[in-house]
Amino acid sequence: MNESPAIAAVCIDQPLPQLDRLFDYLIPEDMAAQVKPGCRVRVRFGRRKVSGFVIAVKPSTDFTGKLLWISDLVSPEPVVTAEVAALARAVADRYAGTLTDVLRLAVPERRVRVEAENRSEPLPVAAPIDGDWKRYIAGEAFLRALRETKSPKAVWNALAGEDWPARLAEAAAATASAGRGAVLVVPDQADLDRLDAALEAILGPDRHVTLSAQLGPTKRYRSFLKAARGEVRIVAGTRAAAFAPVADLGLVAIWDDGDESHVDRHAPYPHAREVVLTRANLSGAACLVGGYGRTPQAQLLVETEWAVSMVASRDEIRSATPRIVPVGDESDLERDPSGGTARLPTVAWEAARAALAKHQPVLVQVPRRGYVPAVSCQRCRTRAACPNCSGPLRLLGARRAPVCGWCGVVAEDFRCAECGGTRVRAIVIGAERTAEELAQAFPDTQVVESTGVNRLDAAPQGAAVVVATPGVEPPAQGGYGAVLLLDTWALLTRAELTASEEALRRWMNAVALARHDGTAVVVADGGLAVVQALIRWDPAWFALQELEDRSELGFPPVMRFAALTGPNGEAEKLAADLPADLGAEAIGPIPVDEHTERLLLRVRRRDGAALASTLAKATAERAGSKAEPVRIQIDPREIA
DNA sequence: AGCACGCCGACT
DNA sequence: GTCGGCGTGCTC
Repeated sequence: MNESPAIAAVCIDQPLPQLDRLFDYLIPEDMAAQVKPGCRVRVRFGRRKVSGFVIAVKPSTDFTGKLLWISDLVSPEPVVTAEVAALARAVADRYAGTLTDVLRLAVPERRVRVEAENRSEPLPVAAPIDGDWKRYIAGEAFLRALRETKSPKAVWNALAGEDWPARLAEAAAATASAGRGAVLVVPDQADLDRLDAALEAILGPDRHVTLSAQLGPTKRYRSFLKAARGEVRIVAGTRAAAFAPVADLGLVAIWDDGDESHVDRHAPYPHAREVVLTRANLSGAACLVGGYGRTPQAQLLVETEWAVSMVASRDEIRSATPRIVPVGDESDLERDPSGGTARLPTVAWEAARAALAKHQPVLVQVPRRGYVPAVSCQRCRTRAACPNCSGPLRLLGARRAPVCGWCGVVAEDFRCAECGGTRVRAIVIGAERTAEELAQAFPDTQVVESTGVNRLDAAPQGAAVVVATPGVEPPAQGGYGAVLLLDTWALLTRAELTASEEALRRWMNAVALARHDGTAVVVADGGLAVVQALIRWDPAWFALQELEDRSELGFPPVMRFAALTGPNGEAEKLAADLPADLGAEAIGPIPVDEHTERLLLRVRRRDGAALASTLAKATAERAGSKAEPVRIQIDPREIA
């Protein structure tokens, strides 16, 4: 009895767009028992041997040529589940990228020894009490739905001071108690550490794993395999964890989807929020998009009734939110070039002093790290440039000569290129100088700094001042007595389309760390909508405004963009070949450098899929005919 | 990407 | 007559 061999459809580990399809191979008799969908194999491809993932096993092929045999079984471990394969394909399509590129993100590097480790049985997870979800309208109903294996979808705005890791852990526990799995995605390792602790506390030991690059390859693969083998049902991690191979998925959640860490840095640059939404759609899982703030993208989910808006009642918001006071920017750097305490308006000063008097820590958010990261000519205010390379000059300490931020040259004898002035004044004050000023203002108080390069995990206990840049504010035990948001103009005047939205997100993330009976002072015009949204703790209102503004202007997420970057003329050539019925509107091109330019394409949202697939096809054809490559980016960060 | 096949100029 | 240019085209 000579049964014909089964056929494996293999995704070849080659990133070329023209090879972005599956290739069929015969499965040798002696591998037949082990070659299963999701496992790694090596196959001959052209002249060379390459590795790949078996995406499907089937009895026959459509291929009319001569099939080759699989060369080797690398590992029988099924690391790409059918669900993840479909997800990766969808994400590749959405972003005009290749399956291989997305699988490289989804599946961590193999560690042979980890595969030999013992397996364990999944431990049961108890259904949680509703926790503090009852503070949100429909919060308890959401958790109940998870316990009943339904698939609710919500855009959740957390109250100030909310223990969001605990809430996410409760949602995961509710899902797992019903026998389904959960995937929780957070922006960075610090958030993941907090979520990890909350999961451990609420679920008990060994019910979950964390997944992030920071674990290192071995631990990462171990976590990944525990999920793939069904030893745990709950995975928490950073952006790549959105692809975690959790079986029988019941919930996908993402925290703080406005954080740009959620965007992968490798082609095709998928956003974890889009991965999570796609996954919920494909697998029928529940979905939770949570944060203190709200992105226009999340608001769109509410507007289209894909998700419900889950917020607390006004009463709950009032009692949870600290007093938030806007105060106009009184600081005048020119009037007081020595700095001193001129930057702290009286209200801010008093709020800080009151908190310290109660032995409560104070958080001061400043937009930039360093001492004085930007200076200008004292006389004519022209931005001070390096005499050597024209880079931006900055100050590294008190009474020290300006230093170039690019080439490091010390400008001992600064001379303004415009007016010949020899003195500089600060344009921006960094965290270091702010800490120095505050140490002078509060001589008996500990002043510490937390910045991207030197991050603090937790605020000191008791009376202390923490000066932090956005995104790295350490939580304080019991909350901060005061939160001061300084130099807000630097956030609000950024050129990006998302400047206001991003400012609100950063402010809310900082103010959320305050005690409910504390005070937050925002040094900004209280008449601005973005400041109003902060004071009222109403990011949904602001997100809706943003969404409407962007709709009028034809910006994302209502319109979908693609950025085409390539050698001069090539992007336009590619765009010219697009079918007219796509209705793609070209914007630009603008020069990137002497040889490169960048063209934006805009289509209606519902034509986004067609645009991506057309671009993918065009890219494949161009690569096939050895044309200069044009980089495609869907929803480029600077636009979206 | 590699590496084939494939049809036109100057060389043993 | 042959060696070799790199222009399309395929890789299960």
